[in-house]
Amino acid sequence: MSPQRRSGLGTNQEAIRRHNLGTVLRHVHGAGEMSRAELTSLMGLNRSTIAGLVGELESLGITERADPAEGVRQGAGRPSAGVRIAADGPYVIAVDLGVDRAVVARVGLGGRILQRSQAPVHSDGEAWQVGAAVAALIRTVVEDAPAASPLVGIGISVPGLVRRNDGLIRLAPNLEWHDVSFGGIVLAALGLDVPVCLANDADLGALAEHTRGAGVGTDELIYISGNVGVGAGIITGGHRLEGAGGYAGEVGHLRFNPQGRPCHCGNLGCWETEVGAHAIASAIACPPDKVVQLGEVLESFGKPSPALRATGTALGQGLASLVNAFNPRMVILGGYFRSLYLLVGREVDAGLAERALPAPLESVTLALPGLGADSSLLGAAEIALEPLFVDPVAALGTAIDDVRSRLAG
Amino acid sequence: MSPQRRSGLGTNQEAIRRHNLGTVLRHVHGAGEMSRAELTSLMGLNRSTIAGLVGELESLGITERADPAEGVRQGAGRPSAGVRIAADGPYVIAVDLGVDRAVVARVGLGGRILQRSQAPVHSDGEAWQVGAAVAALIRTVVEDAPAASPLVGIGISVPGLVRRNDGLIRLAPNLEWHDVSFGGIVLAALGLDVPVCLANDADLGALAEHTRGAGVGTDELIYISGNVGVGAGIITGGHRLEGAGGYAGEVGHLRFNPQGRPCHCGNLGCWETEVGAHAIASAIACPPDKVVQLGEVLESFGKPSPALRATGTALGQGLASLVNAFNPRMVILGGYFRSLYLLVGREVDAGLAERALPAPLESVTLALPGLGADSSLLGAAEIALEPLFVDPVAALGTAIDDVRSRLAG
DNA sequence: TGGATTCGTTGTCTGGTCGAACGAAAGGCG
DNA sequence: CGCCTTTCGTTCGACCAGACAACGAATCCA
Repeated sequence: MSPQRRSGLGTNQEAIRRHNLGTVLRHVHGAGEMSRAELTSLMGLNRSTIAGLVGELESLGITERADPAEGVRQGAGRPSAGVRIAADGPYVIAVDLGVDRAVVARVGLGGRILQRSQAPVHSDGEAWQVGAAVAALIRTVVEDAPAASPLVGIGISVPGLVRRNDGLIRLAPNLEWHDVSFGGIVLAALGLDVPVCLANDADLGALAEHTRGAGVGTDELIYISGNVGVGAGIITGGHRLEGAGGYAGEVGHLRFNPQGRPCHCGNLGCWETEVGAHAIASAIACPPDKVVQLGEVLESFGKPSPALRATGTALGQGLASLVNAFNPRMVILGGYFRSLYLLVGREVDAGLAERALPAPLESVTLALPGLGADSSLLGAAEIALEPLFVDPVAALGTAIDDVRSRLAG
Repeated sequence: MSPQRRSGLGTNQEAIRRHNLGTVLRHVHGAGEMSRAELTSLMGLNRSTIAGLVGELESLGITERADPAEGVRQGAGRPSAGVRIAADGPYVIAVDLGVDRAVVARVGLGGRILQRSQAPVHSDGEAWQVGAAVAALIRTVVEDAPAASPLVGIGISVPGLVRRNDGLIRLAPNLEWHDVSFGGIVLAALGLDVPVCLANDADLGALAEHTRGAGVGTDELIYISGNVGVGAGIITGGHRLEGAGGYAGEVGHLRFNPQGRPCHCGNLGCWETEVGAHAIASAIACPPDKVVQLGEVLESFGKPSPALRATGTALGQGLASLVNAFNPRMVILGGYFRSLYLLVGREVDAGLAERALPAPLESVTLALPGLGADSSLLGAAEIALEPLFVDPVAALGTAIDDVRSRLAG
């Protein structure tokens, strides 16, 4: 089992324990609650081994023992004890940085949003101002956390290009940021030192939909995020496709129509000039100040206009390129693409069928997000939780206990 | 170490042994020969553990002990014993099915081509005829194999869409094949039962270049194959990007110019209509019967014509879409793109720089294949060898000893 | 020629999982 | 209502893989 993803290293038995412990936790995290018997069959390990692993997770305060599931009796035999995420267990802070607002949530294992808060963000705000606002939201959200619960880390979803090495925001067009170290800014404003990780919002949307949304069990999927810009998050082999620098999935600037409109990137006829928010807004005569809420504008739309139908066709045709290139099993239409698909789904399907090759086309389905507008937020939580699944003991070692008193001091 | 790629399974200690044994072999396979000391530092295991693993590989007849490397003395201390691929070790059959010829080789661990043979293939040949021809080449190539050497499997590179589940050739446009079970055909013609695996030629080119070509150590790369059609093989996180059905990388039909020429896929202005073999052939007035050797035709080309320079620009502009979508560290120009790049590299670079986003552009380099025309062939060998790196003992268990006498009977 | 360094080899130890045995908790049935 | 069957939790010993320490071997260097 488990061919290495990190290349070439050998495996010793401490690594086994870490890996198995993390895998148990990953399963419980995915399902919310499950029985030990399910764990044994899922992981292919011995009953006694699972017992040991579960016992260690309980003694770490991560999970707690649950009574056998009352609802489902599935035959004879002694019912298996349940494993459940502990109420006072570790949690993370998830931040979804949007163009016009920031959402901050305290998220526990299992993907439960324990507390959330949000505030508007001025699109011409300096990074340090936004960082201060986010830090204030974090303080709010942490306020009612149980003192026993450790904070594992902070995950931040960014509408822009994020370098994978260090989390530097290389470019966030709609915030007009260049080379901003936003993670450091937030930590400084908090006066705290916890692991922070940043990633692109579409990448995180894909991750969250894969973990607990419409794409559970689908190891090859693409999440198309329609915010002001157009981006894609790609899951391949069950893992995020990040690319060399972390910029993979910038599909908004695929060449679509070289005789088309100018794009802010400097070229003509990028896909984004046809299906981006500004393009759609002008197609439906949406006032410029409402472009950031394009999804809601589209919701209140009655009958699609010809221009909107043409946009749907262009969306489908562009998706065809992605389907040909990536051959996903599922394409999830996030952001305002969700509303758009509800209006002109037929045109999208037709545009896709028109230009995709038969073989990849027959195995792909278009889907709507299963997490609504929270995809990126929950994805941010996922990357912050990730260390727990790699090595629960080490992750708890670097976690911070009693955050509230530290923030007060 | 080694977070699982196959999801969810637990790890027991038999798995450790298999994994470590396979990893040692993978390293030796990659380097050809290396010292035990290098293995210990690369894998992070103890000296004695490496000794045990190497000893097992030797007793399996896969590797043999080599004297300490004579050439390189790197300081004081007792020189470390070498580990080398055994001369009579296991081997595989690699098949590169081209549009006009088939190449068959016997390839040992370390990627050494031990014997090769090839024959022309008629482009209107039926699949069973081609299969019989390939089987005859295999018999030739196996003839001089040592009787002690086991045959591990057969890998076949196909210019078309191959389904990953079962290796069915869904479509090979230039052979005019639809839904051909070529693996079964070859096995039937041989009268042998060994593991066969088929994959797309561009995918295999990428794999081979990543393992032992221009892309060694580069875990994010794209190999663009210019045969008659245009395809891409993608390596991401050090692994092949296959997609849900195995069809990922069909970039020849990316939308390039919707006002362009008709493509055989039924659409207008696919990238392939600008940079495909037929497009280039008409740009340089190459006779139709020489299209399949377009690379060699381009080699003998003096000064690039304006039309050829425009093709170079189109190549670069299309690559920009790939760079934006995948953010690779390296793009390898295989097939006739190699010759094309030697002629109009400046235009390719300019087209790429024109349309790629700055962030992904700055981390990408264009490169020529390090394996010449053998990329796909060696990639076919790699996938056939792969079981040895997952579990050497099991792979040798299903291997066939003394193939020659079996083929005679 | 002797010391330092690095490596191979051997034996012992530690740690993780497996397997068998036993008791516990449920369902099914007469 | 009692008993059997089934499934699970728990405990204990066995097994196996890798780590570690000690020793000898091979090389370089002064």
